[in-house]
Amino acid sequence: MGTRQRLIDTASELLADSGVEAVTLRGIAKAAGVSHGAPLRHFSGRAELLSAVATRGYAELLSRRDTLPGNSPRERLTAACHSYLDFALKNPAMFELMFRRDLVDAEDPALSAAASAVFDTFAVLVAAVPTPLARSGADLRLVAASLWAALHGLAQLWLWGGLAGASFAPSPESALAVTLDAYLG
Amino acid sequence: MGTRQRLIDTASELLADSGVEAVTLRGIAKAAGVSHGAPLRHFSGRAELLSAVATRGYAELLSRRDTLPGNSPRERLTAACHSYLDFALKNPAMFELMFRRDLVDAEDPALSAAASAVFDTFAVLVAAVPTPLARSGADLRLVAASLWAALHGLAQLWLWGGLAGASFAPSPESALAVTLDAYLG
DNA sequence: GAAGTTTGATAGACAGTGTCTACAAGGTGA
DNA sequence: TCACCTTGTAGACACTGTCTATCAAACTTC
Repeated sequence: MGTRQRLIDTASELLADSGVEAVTLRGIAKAAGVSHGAPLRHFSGRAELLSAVATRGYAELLSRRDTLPGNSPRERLTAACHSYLDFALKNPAMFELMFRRDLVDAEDPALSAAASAVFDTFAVLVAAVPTPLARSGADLRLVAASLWAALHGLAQLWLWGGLAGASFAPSPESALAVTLDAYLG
Repeated sequence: MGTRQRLIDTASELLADSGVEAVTLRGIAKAAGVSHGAPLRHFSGRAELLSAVATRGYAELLSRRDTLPGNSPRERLTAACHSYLDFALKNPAMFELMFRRDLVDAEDPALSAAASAVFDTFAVLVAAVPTPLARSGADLRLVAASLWAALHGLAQLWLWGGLAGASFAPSPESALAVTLDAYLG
């Protein structure tokens, strides 16, 4: 196996095991068994390596769309929403990395393509469902963006952890149910 | 003016002017005209200083709630949502800092109190509006959390910048309009 | 007023970070 | 054989946050 690929693999494991803070260029190199300068032979810098890792995250998110349960478009959309939230909660470090502009090179073609693909397939899913919003004539892409943002905010806010007050600690799924109620009627 | 306060002020300016990356302990000290070790006499570490800065952000967000235009509860709620989005888009660095667990001490009492206050007043605003969700018997705090998450995701996704595809670059306000439509009917 | 103590600020050090450069080893093709 | 390119190494540099020793000023207490 090539060193480049091993670096991406090692970084992914390090990310999942020890969080975003642990994904340091030197740490990855040591874990992969190479010198601290070796990664720069394969990547222009840290951002490029982490972009490759984040691209994997988007790819996995996308692959989940292929095995969505449910018969109706509406069921498939709700399944996709649950899948998104589930991914974020189970891979918090990867999810954080995917949306950290400072760690990742937003101009990276593979990365932005993977991110766009995630949004596009989500938009297709939304367009297939006759929501009240769609019936009232709203732009379907805008509805998709709005719903995705709602979903994304749910994941982000729950990972953030600040919502849990003393007498109010709802499950993310219950909040998602409310969100889906709002959009799907 | 005390050094402690000047450090917070300087950090706030540095944050607004040069972004989250520039808010380094040594940079703040230099900008404030003190030695690089001086901040540690007033804060236990970087996280504590940045927590004080972030607390200001929540305080400002809260103060905007006092001057909301609109007569009906519904108008006040939509104004609050626009205000939240507007704050995030105009103070991107502060907004980012406020939700970066790695830069801020989540256990800081003043910080968590300020954050809770923002959510609580938002929940009060939501509770005063007879949304379709409320009429269907959903938990009002849950509705507030869901709507806040939608709002938050909108801000985050727009600051992230990845939404703007080639043929699809909507304004955040248009997406907010769709979101409010979904929740308020 | 004098002595002791606390507070505020300073400079130096240390480990850790990303990145740059010089250098060495190994393969490839002329 | 010889030049060239790729891959990897080791060292350096400027940063970062944090720790420690030092020092001066202010405050407290007798």
